Amino acid sequence: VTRQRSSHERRAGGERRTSNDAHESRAERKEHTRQTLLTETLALLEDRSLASLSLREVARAAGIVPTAFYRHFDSMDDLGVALVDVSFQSLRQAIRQARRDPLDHPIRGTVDILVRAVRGDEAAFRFLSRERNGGVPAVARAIAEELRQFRNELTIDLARIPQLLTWGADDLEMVADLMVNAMLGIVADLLAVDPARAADQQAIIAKAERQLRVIVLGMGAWMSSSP
Amino acid sequence: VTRQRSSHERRAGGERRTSNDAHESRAERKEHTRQTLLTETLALLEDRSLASLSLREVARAAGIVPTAFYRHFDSMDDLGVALVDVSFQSLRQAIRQARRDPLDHPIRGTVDILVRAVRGDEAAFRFLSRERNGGVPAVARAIAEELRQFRNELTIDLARIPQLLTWGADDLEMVADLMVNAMLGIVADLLAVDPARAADQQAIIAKAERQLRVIVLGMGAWMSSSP
DNA sequence: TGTACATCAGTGAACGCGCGTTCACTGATGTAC
DNA sequence: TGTACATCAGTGAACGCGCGTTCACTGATGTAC
Repeated sequence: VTRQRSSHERRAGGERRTSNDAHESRAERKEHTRQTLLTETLALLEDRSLASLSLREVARAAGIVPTAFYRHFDSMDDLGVALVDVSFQSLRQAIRQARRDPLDHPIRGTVDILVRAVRGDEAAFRFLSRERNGGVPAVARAIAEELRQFRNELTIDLARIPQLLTWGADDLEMVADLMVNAMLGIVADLLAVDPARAADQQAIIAKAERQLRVIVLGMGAWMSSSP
Repeated sequence: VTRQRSSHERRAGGERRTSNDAHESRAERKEHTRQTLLTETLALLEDRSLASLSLREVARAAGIVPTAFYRHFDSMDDLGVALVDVSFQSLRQAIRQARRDPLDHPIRGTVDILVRAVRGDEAAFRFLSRERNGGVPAVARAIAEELRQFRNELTIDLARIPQLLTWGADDLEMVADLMVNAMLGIVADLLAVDPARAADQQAIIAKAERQLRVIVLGMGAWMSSSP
């Protein structure tokens, strides 16, 4: 009988991380496995939906035994909700950054942020747009909540624009909603195109900027057309 | 041993349809079962995704044995694609009707068509918005194709508007795309609200009309701002 | 019109498989003294 | 500092279940003559 490797040697990630195992505390290793679960799940979701992914597949990809999954998440739904938070992080940060020092060219800058965020983590955005109306209610709810917050912040940003100071909250929200829907369409377009085909991506960016411009122009005309 | 019911008596739909069995040809009965499969699948998809639905569940709901499923569809993917066609039918008809005799109030009329279509078959629209970016590639492709066609027709309609005769195809498509994205958002809103709460639905309709109005006003401003 | 044969929608047994979850466990890490 | 005990991330066997698909079949309907 050959000696079995200890649970320590076998744990999540396997060979790659063996070198620095000695420096990690138990809590750090647990967090490490949690991150592996999240990352590997996102990779598996590249072209499939969460509902079609099994707990065993996820555990296998993360290099742990199925039962160890429960040390980190109550269920696949629970993991999905955690994944929503992770997936929104880069976009949230980019937006927070933009709010700190405002953009020189609001439209071009906004589209630029979106494109960078999507290209920076395509798997995350693919996951989000797939699960937004997808079959796992808890996940869809979590995404809806993030989008609601995003729209609210955009509403506040709009409210600060000098020309819009007289607008009611209702109208501001209506326009913010329209802009968010336009951006969701842009994200879907970006994910559908081959990033290597620069011309195609450029066409999407150009369209996105023109669409936002139509909305902004519409806002101007709206003001002069209503009391 | 009790006498087994004949396959005829047992077939899809069961008791409900026994009365007129004698009048149906074999082909009619097959078509009947096919329709039952489509209808029952749509019902099962009310709050789940296609990827999480099993062939056996569908067969059970339609009142046939799993193996008989293959008499009608090659696979669940195949059924999904057929379901896309069925689900778009009512909207396509409403639009064709509107194109025959143009609307008095284009914006209000368009929103009205959308609301009626959605309320007329909520299950179908729920299915479409869930599977649009969902996990079954063949189905997502079929929906994308229908939306592409819808957008193309809208582009043609826009091209016929006197004030837009000088516009390039590119700009027309850009605006059509923006409008379609706005409408997709409206559909999602309609599906999320309780239809019994008339005030909530009315708020969505009002928002939808204002959003389309912003776009139309933006188009006007766009014309006067570019050569 | 009757008869013999072909068609084919639906049946039901059987298969091997991956699933989620339970359970008692191991052994390295962490802590109290 | 050493020792005894507690903690707990990960293990692996086992379970019952529903799955997609195969296969040979049945018997009513349809067709050729």
